[in-house]
Amino acid sequence: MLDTKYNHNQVEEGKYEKWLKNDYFKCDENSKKKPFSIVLPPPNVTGVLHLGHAWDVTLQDIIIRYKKMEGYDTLWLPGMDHAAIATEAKVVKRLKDKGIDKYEYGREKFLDACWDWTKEHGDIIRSQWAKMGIALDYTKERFTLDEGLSEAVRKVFVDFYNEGLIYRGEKIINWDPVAETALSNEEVIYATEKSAFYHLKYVIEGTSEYLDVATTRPETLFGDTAVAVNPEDVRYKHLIGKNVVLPIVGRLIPIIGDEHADPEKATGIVKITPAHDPNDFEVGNRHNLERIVIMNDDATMNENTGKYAGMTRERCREELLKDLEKEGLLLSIEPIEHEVGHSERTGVMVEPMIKKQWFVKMRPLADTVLKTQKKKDEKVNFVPTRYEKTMNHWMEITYDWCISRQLWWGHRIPAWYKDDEIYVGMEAPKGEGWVQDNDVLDTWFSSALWPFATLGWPENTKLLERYYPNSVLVTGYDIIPFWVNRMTFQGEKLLGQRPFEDCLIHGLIRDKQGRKFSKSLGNGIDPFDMIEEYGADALRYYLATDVAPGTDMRFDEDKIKSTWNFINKIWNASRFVLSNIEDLKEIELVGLKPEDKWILTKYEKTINTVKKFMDKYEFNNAGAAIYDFAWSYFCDNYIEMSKYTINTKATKSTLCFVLTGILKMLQPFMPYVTDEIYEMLPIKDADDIMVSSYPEYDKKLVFDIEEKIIDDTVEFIKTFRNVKAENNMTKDIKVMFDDGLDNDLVVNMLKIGDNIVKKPLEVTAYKVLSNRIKATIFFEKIETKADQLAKETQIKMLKDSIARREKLLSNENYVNKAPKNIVDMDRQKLEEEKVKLESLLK
RNA sequence: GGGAGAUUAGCUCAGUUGGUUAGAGCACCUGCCUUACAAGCAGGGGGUCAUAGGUUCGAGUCCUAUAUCUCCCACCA
Repeated sequence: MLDTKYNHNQVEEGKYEKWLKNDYFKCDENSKKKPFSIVLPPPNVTGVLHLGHAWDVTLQDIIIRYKKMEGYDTLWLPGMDHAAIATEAKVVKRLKDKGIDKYEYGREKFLDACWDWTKEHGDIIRSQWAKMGIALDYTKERFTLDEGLSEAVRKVFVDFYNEGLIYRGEKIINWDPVAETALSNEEVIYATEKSAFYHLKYVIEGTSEYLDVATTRPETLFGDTAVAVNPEDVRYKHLIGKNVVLPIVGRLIPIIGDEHADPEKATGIVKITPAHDPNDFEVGNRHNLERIVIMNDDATMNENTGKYAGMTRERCREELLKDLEKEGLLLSIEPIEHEVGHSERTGVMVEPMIKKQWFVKMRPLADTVLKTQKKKDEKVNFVPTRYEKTMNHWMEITYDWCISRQLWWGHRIPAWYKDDEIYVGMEAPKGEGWVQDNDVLDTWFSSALWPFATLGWPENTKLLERYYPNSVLVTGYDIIPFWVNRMTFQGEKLLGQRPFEDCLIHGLIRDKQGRKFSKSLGNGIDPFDMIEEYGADALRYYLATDVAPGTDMRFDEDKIKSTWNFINKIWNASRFVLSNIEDLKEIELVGLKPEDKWILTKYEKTINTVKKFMDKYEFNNAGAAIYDFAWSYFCDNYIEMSKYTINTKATKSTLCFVLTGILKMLQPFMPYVTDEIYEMLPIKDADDIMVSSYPEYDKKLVFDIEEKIIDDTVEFIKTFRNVKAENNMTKDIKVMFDDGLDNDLVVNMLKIGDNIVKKPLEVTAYKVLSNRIKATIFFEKIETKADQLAKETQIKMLKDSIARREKLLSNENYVNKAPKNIVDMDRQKLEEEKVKLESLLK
């Protein structure tokens, strides 16, 4: 017999091992069933899984389990990401804590340390997946740095290079001076900071006149090789061609005319530092300006800055401003707030620097996506659809992707150099003296290939044939630019098809106050603590149903607690059912009473609703529909009703049938508890619930008339109880059914068997009505003023409502234009209200 | 500067292509240990759907402004 309380620890014990042992998670590429595939967004091996991962995998698991029950051959392919810069930063720190320097340690040993790290964290992550109960096909697990993926990466690099889609060039890139590597734009986080425009005095050569040049970064003036004004700017255009004296340095630099200078902005004069600013770099190209690099890779000032050499950029600014002021070259300081870029990983302010890096030429790739997105049957369908705009916008404004990283952990760039020669190929070139590029590729370069490289691409494998495009990808909106967009253009470029048909986007999890979870705030929640306390089922159901797709979630432990209560409710309802159907040999839905037909009808309709929502990934709505049906209809009403007919085969069958259906609909959300209860059912259609089939709508079990009758009965019961409660009637009431209809169900449910009288009594206080059951409650209590008031309020509301409906129905526009069923409903309601009013006025 | 979103009960959130008197969970009030469940049962109170206009027979839902907040993108002199 089941415990009276749901014990999640006991229920979850050993289940995952059972599912694995039975191979329930494996796909079958030889199956005749229709394929359905998801690739798991590979978590970084950097660390452990957090609530965001828990949410992400729960949604996917629900989809997989649902589709499996719906009869698909499902593949959910797991894997992890080597996370180049993130992991390298962690390993560098770990070594540093042991007093080991990465460069002294050497590339080979450092990579060994990274592999050790990967192994450790990989094991942790796998154990966490197990705790979440997710149906991953481990036989297909991949790693972004494994041999197959590495080969795919090299092939893409080589092919793109040969096609001109990958090139090496000098550009201004975002430089992380702590990690000492280039970053892509996506890896730069902008934050508003208090800063200032420093107005500097650039004296015009041979005169005492000067230009007021505003800058937020005075320390870059060492790299200035021109000052630009707009050629149309009447204030300054006559100065074009003259020189100014670079403050402190004393070097002469030209005043040039360039449209980059915006007369509307600041003073309309811009200092040009081609080696340290992307705009200035372009201006420099147009005017053949010298590029002077003024910083070292760690963002200290270099030998081109004279006495400031060796200072940090911050220190240099301080000292320089002092000196400028001393020499009267600092005109003013104007405080402003502006956006400053920081490295996503190290948090340090990025330094735009000129560097030789590898780039992917984006325009043609992005254009393909934009074109495909216009075709209904070929595009990636975002859920919610608004995220389509996010991708399209990115594709429209995209620019070349800097893919080289000055790191060791990652896919080493397959390019070799000898003197001025470059060789790009799958293998090292033959011959002496070739040196391979030291850098590795951006981690997203490999994860962009995830939907197909994991299936065997570039080989034309059976897996690839069967499971590409993936059916759906599930990820957070914060990853769209990094990953979703890149998978899309790579999939379309390399395989000629979208990587996935649907893309289900979820939001971010925040704390109860709406703040992001962060280490510094100390507001982190470990999902596995929640599992410990409430069970994986409770956590999963909560995460899947709390918010509508695509929106952020505020984490609320009370809601998990409330979900636990729901599971406990299911548990106890099951206890009741199981204890009453032990002798049931087969489900036979014949000889049904109206209440049996009623719950079957509600059940069938629930199946339709739930499936509709499941198919649209609206798990919040699907969950609510099951919850409402299970708790309100099944537990609160039907189980209570069933107690009076529990000995009939019809009721036993109905209880078993409907409970089984509830469990099945809940299985994707809460696989553990549903598995446990399903095991105990006397009649089953499969070995385990996760391999059973999903409930299907059966029109033969929909009984419209009985549904209406019992709906009315339930309403009557509710009204009766209400009147009874409001009037503090606990006993000594007399009840008479006007038309003499002694309804067993009503009598039983209300426990009024001893209170029924056959003939009218003298004092009539309230009349409770429903469409089919008419009854009068008689009781001794004298009507109070409050009662009278309540009655008057009710009469007034009825009168108002009747007036409103009569007006509506006399409006020809309404009657003609509104749908017929709406109008009919109003007519019907009107009649009912009139009857009700009449009885109250008696 | 460009773009996207949000604003509904004390709190966290639902609300399908416009259509009964706008819903749920938690919290709150009242009464119940009724043999599945007191982590429960029965009943109840609580919202001029951010504001102002507009379209419509009918607007939480569509349109236009305004306010507040959030996020993303952007070369932020």
